[in-house]
Amino acid sequence: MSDPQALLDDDERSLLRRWTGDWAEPQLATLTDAPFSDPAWIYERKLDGMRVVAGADGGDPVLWSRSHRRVNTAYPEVADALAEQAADRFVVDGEVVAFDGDQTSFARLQRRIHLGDARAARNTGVRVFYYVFDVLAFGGVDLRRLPLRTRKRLLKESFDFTDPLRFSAHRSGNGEEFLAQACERGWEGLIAKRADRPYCSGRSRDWLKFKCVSDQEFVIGGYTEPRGSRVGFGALLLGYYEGDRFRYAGKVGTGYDERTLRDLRARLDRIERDASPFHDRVAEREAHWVEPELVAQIGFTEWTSDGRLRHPRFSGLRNDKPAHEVVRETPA
DNA sequence: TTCCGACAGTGGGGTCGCAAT
DNA sequence: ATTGCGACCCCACTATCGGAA
Repeated sequence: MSDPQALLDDDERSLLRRWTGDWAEPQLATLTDAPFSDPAWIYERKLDGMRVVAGADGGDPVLWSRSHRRVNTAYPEVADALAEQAADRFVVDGEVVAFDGDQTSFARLQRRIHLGDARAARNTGVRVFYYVFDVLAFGGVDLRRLPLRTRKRLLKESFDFTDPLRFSAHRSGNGEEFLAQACERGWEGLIAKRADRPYCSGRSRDWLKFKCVSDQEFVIGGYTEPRGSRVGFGALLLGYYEGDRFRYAGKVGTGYDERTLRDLRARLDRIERDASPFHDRVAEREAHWVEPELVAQIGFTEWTSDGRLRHPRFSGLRNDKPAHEVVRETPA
């Protein structure tokens, strides 16, 4: 695609502008818990990696992080693959990911996410891929006003997708069925995008996130003090039983409104005790310990390799389950 | 009027790099 | 050698406010 205009009709051509600048703030998706199916939307895999906008303006490609940091040294093979493309003036948007088996693994990606030395990054043994899902500019032309479906078509036709560069596949319409399959395959979730919309930086409802969430009960074994303007407490320290051992599962510090913070703190004060109830050492400098008897429902995305909850949030207290029956539902 | 997007502020796990212990 | 801290990545959520619907 040396000339994107050749593939467009007159209406689409009228949306083109000249590209200025080298970077664009990425478009973000809004989390929703009500997945739907709609032929006006397309659905793609939500990848658990690092968001990267990559561009070139006749010279070496530059990879930008969301905080507008240049991250070429962390992913030199991605920069190389982009440099080898026929085109040398473009801006694309996508996600850099690493795999653990057939699952994308943020934990593995983290081993090279901050590396400032390209050779060190290559030597980590962590292979990365750049899943490209949008094209914002090509040949000096700003494509952002084109409908998403058209941009996808241009993207697919204008780049050579060989590893580590991959075209992020999408489906039209049946979002609910796709989500069920996604969760079954252990994916993080889906991104739903309105197929007829332009690229628009920042968060909006043109892009939505459907996440495969886990949740289970945990026993509260302590809490931390609030900081700043926070009231009640900072975070709850959570645990579960493994036989007679009360194992530590990490902290949860979000999901409460002010009233819940105050009410819960009052209840915790009544069952405070001196010693930690946890079998594991909890590296918390100023923790308060409580009798492990209150049970909380916690949503989270996954267990980390250290046995902690990732992205935890409090969704309420439960009084229908005895604390001693709370066990880890997903085995380590 | 209600709703939505943007912003600030609080909290999480994990990694790296650096300084203090 | 270990520990603590901040800066980054990934994030969830509450509270507030102003403007759009």
